[in-house]
Amino acid sequence: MKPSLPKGTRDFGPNEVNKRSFIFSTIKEVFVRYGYQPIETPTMENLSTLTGKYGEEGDKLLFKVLNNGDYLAKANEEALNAKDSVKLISSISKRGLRYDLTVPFARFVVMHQNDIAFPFKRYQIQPVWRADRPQKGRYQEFYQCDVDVVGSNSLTYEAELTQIYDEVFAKLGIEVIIKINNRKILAGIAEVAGIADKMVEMTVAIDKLDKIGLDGVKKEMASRDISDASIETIIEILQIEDLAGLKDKFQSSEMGLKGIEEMEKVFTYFKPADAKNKVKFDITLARGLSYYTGCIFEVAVDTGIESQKDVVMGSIGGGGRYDDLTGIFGMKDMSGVGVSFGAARIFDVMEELNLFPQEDENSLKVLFIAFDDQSHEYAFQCLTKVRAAGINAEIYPDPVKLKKQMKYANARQVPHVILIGDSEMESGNLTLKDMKEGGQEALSLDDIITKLK
RNA sequence: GUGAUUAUAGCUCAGUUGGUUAGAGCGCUGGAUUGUGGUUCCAGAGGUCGCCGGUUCGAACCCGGUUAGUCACCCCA
Repeated sequence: MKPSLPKGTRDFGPNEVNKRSFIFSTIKEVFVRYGYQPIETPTMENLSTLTGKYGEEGDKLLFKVLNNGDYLAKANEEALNAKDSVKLISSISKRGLRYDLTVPFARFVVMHQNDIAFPFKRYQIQPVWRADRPQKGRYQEFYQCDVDVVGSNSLTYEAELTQIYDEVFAKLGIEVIIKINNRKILAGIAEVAGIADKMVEMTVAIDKLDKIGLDGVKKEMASRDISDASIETIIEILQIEDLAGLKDKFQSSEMGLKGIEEMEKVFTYFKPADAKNKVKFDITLARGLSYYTGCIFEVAVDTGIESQKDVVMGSIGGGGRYDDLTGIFGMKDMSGVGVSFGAARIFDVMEELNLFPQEDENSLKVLFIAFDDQSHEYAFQCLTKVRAAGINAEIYPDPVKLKKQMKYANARQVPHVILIGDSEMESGNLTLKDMKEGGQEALSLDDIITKLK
């Protein structure tokens, strides 16, 4: 049979996995230093935990797991005969694959509330699954790296998460722009424009600003039944770049003023001037997710920097505050704030900018090559010693023709090979060959170990 | 869910208006070279042209259907 992969999934080779774990370990190191702890949740959740949390669209994108055993025996007969898939699901599937890390986190917090010290700071790096049509940079299986704190309203966390973004990207070597806005400011705009009930429609439109431009946003809003007068007001406010200037506009909106106050507070804890990256208030930042209620964040590659001017990539991270994260599971008044790192996109950007370290500590350092059965046995004893000395080493499994063994060494990109035949066994001096330079020298095993260490 | 596009060797892809035996590069195997790889040179293996049907004297090529991938939209990371 011809091997194939399910749509929207991919394999990761050794090289890619090594690079990805470089990103993860860099991120983790920072999370841990800021006091965040790791958790993991199961790949599968009960379908009842997942459905209804991501809107109608989201429900369609959930992967459902078929019940084990004779699942049709218990199927809802009426729905089955009517071919009503939506109605049938609950009788043939009780589990689904994780769609994001936030909802499982909320469930986790509620279930373990008695064992958790609040504020609870956690990070989580796991794959999630979405039954979306795949396209460029978009898959059905992908990793999310989430860092959240739940159980506190303090704006120090908004400041702290901004610092985490700043520090992680500085460590990875990507210069970014960290954009911050506040949902209350967006609510204020909607209020001032007299369309408080259409705030979601407005934010969805504003969110597309860099993609479709100002005129596009106007059209988008018009198509969503927002009046011309309101659009005028909204566009006018969007031109304002500083918080102070907004205050005048928001005299009639308590919500808007509250948003400004929150932003100012965050900036008293975190001074953008101290940041390694650009950090700025961006009134046009909206983010589609409707559950955000306070600050919202988004990170983009700074294409104003000469070395990064050709990078075309959407946001590589985002997040925000949600006032009632756990309410749906019966735990009220639990405010949370968190951000996410787009691992796959960060990977692509680093690849393009050549930011991964050249020296790979996980790679093979030396390969043993023997000429005959006798020297193969001898070489294996040497190999054991080299490995015991902490050097990544391997032996070609059979003493076959030199050419074949050397070709394998090339394919593995191993920097050195050790050749062992009759003369080496007699003298005790092994032939150490530098695969890059092409030269070789006769050295004792101990000298080789010292040299390769 | 809507639309576009692609499917030919292990991989990446050519293949003329429909015409005899479907090609190239890379990779693989063997040799030039029995203890030395990368660069050369020679030879070889490897194909149900996605699948089903139709048109035709004749189909990789035209038509219909189908399956799968990719890309864009909706939405999202």
